[in-house]
Amino acid sequence: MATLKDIAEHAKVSILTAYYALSETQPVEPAIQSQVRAAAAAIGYKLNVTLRDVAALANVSVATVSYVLNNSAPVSQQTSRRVMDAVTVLGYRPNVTAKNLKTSKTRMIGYAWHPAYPEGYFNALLNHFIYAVTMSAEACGYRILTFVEATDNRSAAYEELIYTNHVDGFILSNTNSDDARIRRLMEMRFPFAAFGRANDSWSFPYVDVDGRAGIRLATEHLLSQGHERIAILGWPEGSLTGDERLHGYIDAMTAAHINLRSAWIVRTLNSVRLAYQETEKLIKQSEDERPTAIVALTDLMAIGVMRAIEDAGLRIGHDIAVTGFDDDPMATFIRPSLTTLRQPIDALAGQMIDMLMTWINEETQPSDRHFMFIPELIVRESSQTALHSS
Amino acid sequence: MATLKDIAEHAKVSILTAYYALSETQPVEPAIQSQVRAAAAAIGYKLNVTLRDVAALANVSVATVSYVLNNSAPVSQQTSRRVMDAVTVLGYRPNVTAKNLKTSKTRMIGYAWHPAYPEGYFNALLNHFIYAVTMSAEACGYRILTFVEATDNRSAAYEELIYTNHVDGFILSNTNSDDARIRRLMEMRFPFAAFGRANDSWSFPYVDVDGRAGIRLATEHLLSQGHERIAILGWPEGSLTGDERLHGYIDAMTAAHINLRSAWIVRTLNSVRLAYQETEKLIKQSEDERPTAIVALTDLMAIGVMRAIEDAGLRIGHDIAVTGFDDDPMATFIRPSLTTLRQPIDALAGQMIDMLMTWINEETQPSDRHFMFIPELIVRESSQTALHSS
DNA sequence: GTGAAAGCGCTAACAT
DNA sequence: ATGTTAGCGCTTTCAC
Repeated sequence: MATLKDIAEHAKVSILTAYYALSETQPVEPAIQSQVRAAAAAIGYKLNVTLRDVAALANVSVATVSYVLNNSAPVSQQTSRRVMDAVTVLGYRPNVTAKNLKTSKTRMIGYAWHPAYPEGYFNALLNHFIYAVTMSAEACGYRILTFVEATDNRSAAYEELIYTNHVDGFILSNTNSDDARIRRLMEMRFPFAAFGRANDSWSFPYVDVDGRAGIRLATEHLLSQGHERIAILGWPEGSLTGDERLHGYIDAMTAAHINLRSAWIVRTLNSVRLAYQETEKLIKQSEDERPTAIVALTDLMAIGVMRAIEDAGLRIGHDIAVTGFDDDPMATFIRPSLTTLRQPIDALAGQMIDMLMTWINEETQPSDRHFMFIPELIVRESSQTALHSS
Repeated sequence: MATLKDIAEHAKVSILTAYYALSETQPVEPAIQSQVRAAAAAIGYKLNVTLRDVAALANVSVATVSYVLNNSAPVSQQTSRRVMDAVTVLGYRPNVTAKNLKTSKTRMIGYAWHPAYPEGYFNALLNHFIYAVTMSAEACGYRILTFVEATDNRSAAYEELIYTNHVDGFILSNTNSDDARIRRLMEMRFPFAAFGRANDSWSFPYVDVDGRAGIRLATEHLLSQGHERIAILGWPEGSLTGDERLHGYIDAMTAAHINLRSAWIVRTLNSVRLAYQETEKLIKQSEDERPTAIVALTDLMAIGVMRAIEDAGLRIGHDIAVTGFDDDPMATFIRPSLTTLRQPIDALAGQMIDMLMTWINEETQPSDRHFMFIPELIVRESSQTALHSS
C-alpha cells in the first residue's frame, strides 16, 4: 500500500496538504483537493494513517516514532515534540492488531457468561461484577472479551480462545471443586484469576467472599433476636460455596449450644420455586413445631421462602424471620425488605485484575494470591420485628 | 523465528518426531527427546505451530494450506487431505491476530456497558440481552468486546475502538433522540445495529419494542377491568422510549373517551425511590379522588409504586391496580406478582446480529433495517382483582 | 492446482 | 539519539 508521502509526491504537495485534502479535517483549495484526490485514486490509495506517515511528516524514522509512543528508548526532547505534533496533526492511532501480532499479546481478557439457568434465573450480582471487572481492566489498558461457556465441556471455549491467540488471560466466576476450567488453565500455565475457590490443593489466584463467616453472621443475628428454631435452605452437597455457607450456620448454632435438626437443614437448588416448595414443607407444622427463622443461601431463594410464608398466612419477620445472601438490589425494595449479606464486588474485582496483571506481566503467579472478603450483614425488615411468642 | 522443520533438521529427526518431542502429545524415545530439546534450546525455539509447519509437514506451500483452511481456492482432494491431516496431527490453530492484520478485520463486535445508575439500578433485561447477543454473534464466528461508555462523551470510546482497529461493528442499546453515538457512527459509516430508535430522519439498522403499543395494551387491560381513573408514571420529557410509551397510554384513554388529567400524567426518573415518592403524592387524596390504577413505565418503577400503595395501607390490585414493563424475572416472584409487558429479547438480539453481519459483510446497510417487536402483556395479580367500588 | 513472494502495521535488535 | 531492517503469521496476487 502506498503511503501519504507517495500521494503527496505524486500530487506535488506537502504531506500535510495531502492529508488535509483526503481527510477534510482542514479546508484545502478545491484545485489542490481534486489534484490530491486524483493522485490517490490513481494509486488506489485509501487514507489510513500509519506509523510511516507520522515518521515521514516528523522527518524521523518509524523506529523513533515507536520509541516516542511507547517510551521504549530515550528520544531527545525536540524530536519527541516533532513526533507528537505529527501524531496530533494526523490524528494517528496505532493499529493494535499489528502491535499484538508483533508482541504476541492481545491486551484482552476473556470472561464467560454462564449458560442461562432455568426458571428465570438472574443474578444482578454478576452484572455488577462484570461491570466492575471491565472498569478495572480498562484502567490497565485491557479489554474484556465475553463468550459463552459450553454446558458439556466447560473448558473447551477457553482452550480455543488461547490457541487462537484471542486473549492474554481469563477471569473466572462460579468456580467449584474439581473445576475443569481451572484444572486445564493450570496445566497450560495460562494466566487467570478466579472469583471463588476450587480444590485446596490447587494454588491459583482467587478472591472469595467468606460465605461461612457471612452465614454465621446472619445466623448469629437471628440468635441474638431470640430465635432458636432456625432452619436453613442450602444447596445440594458437592457445591463448595454451598457447603461453606452451610457450615457458617452450623458454626453459629453449635457455638450457641443448639442441637442441629437434620429436618431443618434442607438442600435444594438455587431457585425461587424450589425454595418455595421446601419452605411449604418446613412450615406446615404447628406453630410450636415449625422454625421461627429461615436462613436462605441466596436472595433468590429468600424470595421463594418469603412467598411461601405469606401464602401460608404467616407474617415475615413476625412469625418467621428470613435472611438472604448477595444484597441483590431488589432486596431493598421488596416488601418486607430483606436482611442479607453484601459482597464487596468492586474491591474484589479490582483485586482480581491486579493479580491477573501481575501474572500476565511477570509471567508468574502473584505471590499474594488468596484474598478473602468478609460480607457485610445488612439488617432489614425481614428479620427485624421482635419475636412473636414461642 | 525458527520453524519446526529447522529444529527437525538440526536434530536430524522428522518434523513429526520433533513435534512429538516438544509437545509431549506422543511418547518419544528419551534419547531423541533430549536431542530435539537440545536443538530447540540451541536455536531458542519455543513450540508454536504455524502455517509454515503445517505446510512443511504436508509438503505443500503455505498458500495451499491457507487455501484449504479458508476454502479460498480450489485444491485437489488428496492435497486437501494431506493438509487436514497435518493440521490435526500438529493441533494447528490459526493465529487470529495475524489473520486480522492481513484482512483488516477483527471479527469482534463492541458492546458498551452503560455507566452504573444511582440508587441500585439494575436491569436483568440487559443481562439477558447481552447474553443473547453473544450467542447469536458466536454463531456467526464473531465475539463480543465489552467496554465502558464515558458519561460525558458517549461516543469517545466508540471512536477509539474504531481507530485502533479493535472491532468490526457495534451493538448499541439505550438509544435516544440525537444519540451522539449513532450520529458519529453514521458519519463514519461504521457498521452497527441498535436496540432502540433515534431520530426518524436517521436511517440505520435497529430493532425496537413498540412501547406505545405495549403501554396501550396495558392501559386497555386496565380499562377492561373497569378502571377509568388511571394514572401513569412516565419519564421526563425528551426520552424517546419514555415519550413513546406515554403515548400508548394517551392512545388508550382517548379511544375510551376518557379525559386526560394532567396531574395523573407524572414524569420522573426510572428509580424505585422516585416512583415511590410520586405515588405517595398521587394517592394521598380521598378514595373517590385518587386513581384506581397506575401504569408504570418499568417494572422497577412499578416496585416503587407497589411499596407506596402498601405503605399507605391500601391493597394492590384491590384498591389500586399496577402494571409494569420489561417482565423482569422478579415480576413473577414479588407479592403480589406484577402484570407487565415482556420483550422478545432472543428474537430481537438475533435480528440485530443478522443486520450487523449484513452491513459488515456487504459493506452496505441491510435493506430491511427497521424491525419492530410487539411486547406481550403478561397479566398477573397486581392488576387482576376485580375493582373494589368507586 | 500449486507455489513464490509481497506485504498488513508494528516492534526491537542491531548499527551508527 | 536515531535509523535500518528483519520479521510477527497470515492472505492473496500473480506466475507456472
